[in-house]
Formats: sequence, C-alpha cells, structure tokens
Amino acid sequence: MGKLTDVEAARIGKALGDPNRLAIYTQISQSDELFCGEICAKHLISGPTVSHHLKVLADLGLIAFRKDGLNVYYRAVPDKFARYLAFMADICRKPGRRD
Amino acid sequence: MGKLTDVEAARIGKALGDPNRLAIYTQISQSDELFCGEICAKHLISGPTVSHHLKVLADLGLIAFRKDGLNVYYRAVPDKFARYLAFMADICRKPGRRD
DNA sequence: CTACTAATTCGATACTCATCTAAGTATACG
DNA sequence: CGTATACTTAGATGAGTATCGAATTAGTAG
Repeated sequence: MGKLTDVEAARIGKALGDPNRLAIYTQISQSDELFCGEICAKHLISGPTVSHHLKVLADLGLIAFRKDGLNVYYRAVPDKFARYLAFMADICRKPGRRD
Repeated sequence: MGKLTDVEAARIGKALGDPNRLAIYTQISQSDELFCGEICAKHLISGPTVSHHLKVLADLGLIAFRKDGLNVYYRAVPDKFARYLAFMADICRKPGRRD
C-alpha cells in the first residue's frame, strides 16, 4: 500500500474532475452501499452515462461493486481515495524532507 | 474564504488531472519562485504548451505570477490548493455532521 | 534604431471523452 | 417458455483540449 504514482494520481484527479463523476462518487462515499438505480435517480444524466462513470471509478479502484439479483450495489473504497489525498497533500512539501 | 463549490473543486481536479500540469504545479509548489524558462527546462513539452498550462493554473488561482524584466516568475498559492484538499477530504463524510 | 531574448498568443490538428439512443445481457417471475 | 426489469455495451456525435510551429508582444542591450 505505498504511495500513488504521479500518473495514477493524475488519473484519479481527472476522474474526480468531472462534475457528474464527482457528484456520483460523493453520493456513494456518503452512503454504505447504493444500487445503480438509486444513483441514477439522483442525477440528470442518462443511465448509460451513469454506468460509464461508475466503470471509470471502478477501474481506478475508487469504488467496488457486488451483484445481487438484478441489482448492482456500489460502495466506496476509502483507502484508494485516502491515498490520493495523501499524495496530493505531499506534493507541496519540499523534496528531501523525511518526516 | 469559504468552502469551494462542487464545480470549482471539479475544475481544480481536472486541472491537476493532466500529468504535465500536475508535474508543473508540483515543481512550482516545491520552490519559492520559478521563472518560465526554469519550468520549461524541466519538462518535455514545448514552451507554448507550458505557457498554456500555466495559464490554466493561474486562471484557477492555483498559482500567481509577477513579471520582472523579460522573465515571468511563478509561485504557488497554497491556500487555494489547501481548500481543494479540504473539500475533497470532506466529501466522504456523511452529510449532517457538524464537527 | 536594430538585434536579441523571454514569454505569450494564434491557428491548426489530432485526440480524448461525456453524452445520447439503441441494442445486448442477465436475472427474476409467472 | 415468455416477458419485464436492471444494468451494461455498442456506436455515433459533438465539445473540449493538449499539443505543436509560427507569429507576436514586450523588455534589454548594443
């Protein structure tokens, strides 16, 4: 569970840099588990577009999912997000520091 | 100096979601002041492209600049970045909390 | 004034990507 | 079986943007 690479941090930044995707991630993150329909209901974009955003977030490891019957339940993976925050908090430190 | 809006946070995320722009911001952030030539020298992209990225960062308020003779000196605006971090750190909290 | 240097702006290009509708897949149910 | 529901995938499109070389602006110095 080391530090993120620059490239991975940039990818996460870009993923959360889309307003709809940020809103979706926020919604998932603030709830234990949500199925796709609940997510779609909260946003103005179409179902397929929500699905696309969910795939982007899942591919980056920011969220995970589990299928149950017809529904697909999504939940946040807080560790991945925490590592993004840690990476970002670190970039303003002068190099060579060892704290 | 309130909290960032969702839209502004997304814009910052997107800006720092480009690998070159993230590298440029990191470089500036880890130094007191840098002029354009010093920034260009550290990256593989062309001068105009660096200039473009600097403009994006400056328009968002993530960096500021001062002109002196032929050179333009850039520096980070840590507060803006800190507010981005604070916003992001907050999105995983359940709503309604007042801590 | 002329020549030089630093940086930005302009114009073009190629590529990424958010979005949609339509079609496909999979599970449940009668 | 057939049909309905939940979600994903496919394909198309339009908007945005990272990139470059060329032209431009602005400051310096001979």
